[in-house]
Amino acid sequence: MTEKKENIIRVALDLFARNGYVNTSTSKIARAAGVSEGLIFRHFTNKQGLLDAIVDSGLKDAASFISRLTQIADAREVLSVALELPGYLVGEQKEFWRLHYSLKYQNPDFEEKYKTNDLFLKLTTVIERAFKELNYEQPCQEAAMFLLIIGGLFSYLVNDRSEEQEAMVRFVKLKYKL
Amino acid sequence: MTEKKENIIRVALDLFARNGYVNTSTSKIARAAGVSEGLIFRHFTNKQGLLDAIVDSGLKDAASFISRLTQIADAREVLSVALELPGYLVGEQKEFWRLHYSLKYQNPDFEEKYKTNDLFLKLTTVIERAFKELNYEQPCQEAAMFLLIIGGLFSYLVNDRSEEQEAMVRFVKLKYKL
DNA sequence: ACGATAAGTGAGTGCTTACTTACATATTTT
DNA sequence: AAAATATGTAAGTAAGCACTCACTTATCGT
Repeated sequence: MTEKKENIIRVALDLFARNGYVNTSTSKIARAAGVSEGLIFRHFTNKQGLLDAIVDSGLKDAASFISRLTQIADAREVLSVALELPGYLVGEQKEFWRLHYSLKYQNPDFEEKYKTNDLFLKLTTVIERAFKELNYEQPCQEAAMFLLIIGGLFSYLVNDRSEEQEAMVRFVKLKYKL
Repeated sequence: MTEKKENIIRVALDLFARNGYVNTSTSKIARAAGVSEGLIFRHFTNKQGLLDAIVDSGLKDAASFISRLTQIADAREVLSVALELPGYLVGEQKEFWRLHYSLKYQNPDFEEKYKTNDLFLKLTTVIERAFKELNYEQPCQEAAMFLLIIGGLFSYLVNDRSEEQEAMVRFVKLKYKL
């Protein structure tokens, strides 16, 4: 990967996340990245191709974190680490997760296209298993609620409310005795 | 309000919600509404003015529901009705709430512009008061978590997962003994 | 050293965009 | 009934859009 190609990806992610995919023209990206507009199309075929490259790489990180989750034996530890998921992922690539939300509500078939549901399903399974192991009465519903909270932590972080996120993580750990 | 003006608003909300604000051109709106493109600008000055008209009217409904919440005396009843908020609002105007999310993550200063935070703050206050009245140990944190769940209910509904929303409402009412 | 391929440029291309303008027709006011 | 105002249209306009093309320069395997 050449320096200019990396530049394009970095700048495009930044602009897409800040102003939205549709609002960001290829000419703006080229100008901000210090390259000719044609180079974007040489490397990524079209604007959608550039987006795909960005999204695919961002989702890889999330997938690897979730994979690590499945290897944890202790149920309480699973839940505890799952709570850290938003802080970890958004901390590493905040722009990407902001972009993720903006795409989700802009493109009707975003989820199918990038198969984010597969990821989410894997996370669901591992959390349900943990609640079953801890002998909760309605483990699946408990898991769904826990996932709702994790989703909320994501939205805290994406909207620059990290103190609230930290406080919530502490509170939830207390509540679930993690 | 003339019939054609109402048509424009209805069609624009639908297209904005489905395809996003930026992706929806004034010419598409005019065609779908069966009016000349110029009429949009006669009535709403510019495209942003049309969006403002739509958002302002949608937020009014939310505001009036939240106002009703503040007049409920019983704390458990407050929480119970608050849980119905997403179902009620999204049921009445699903397109609007989908649009709301798409704008939130597309426009950096969406919240300031439409003052949605005022609404959210009012809801926060009334829920905190309820948890205080019920003598929870950390009423503010409890309220924040409760609001996180309500936010999750919104996203269930906006993404066509109403069975999960209903199940979650039942589960949460049980958990909080409402 | 050379031929091939990859990286990079800049000036186009046709099309769509938000918006304007000049004009016509209802509706309301006086 | 006349004047004023609100509602509506069709045909523009300039600017911006994603993308192409002809071309140059750098990199690299043989």
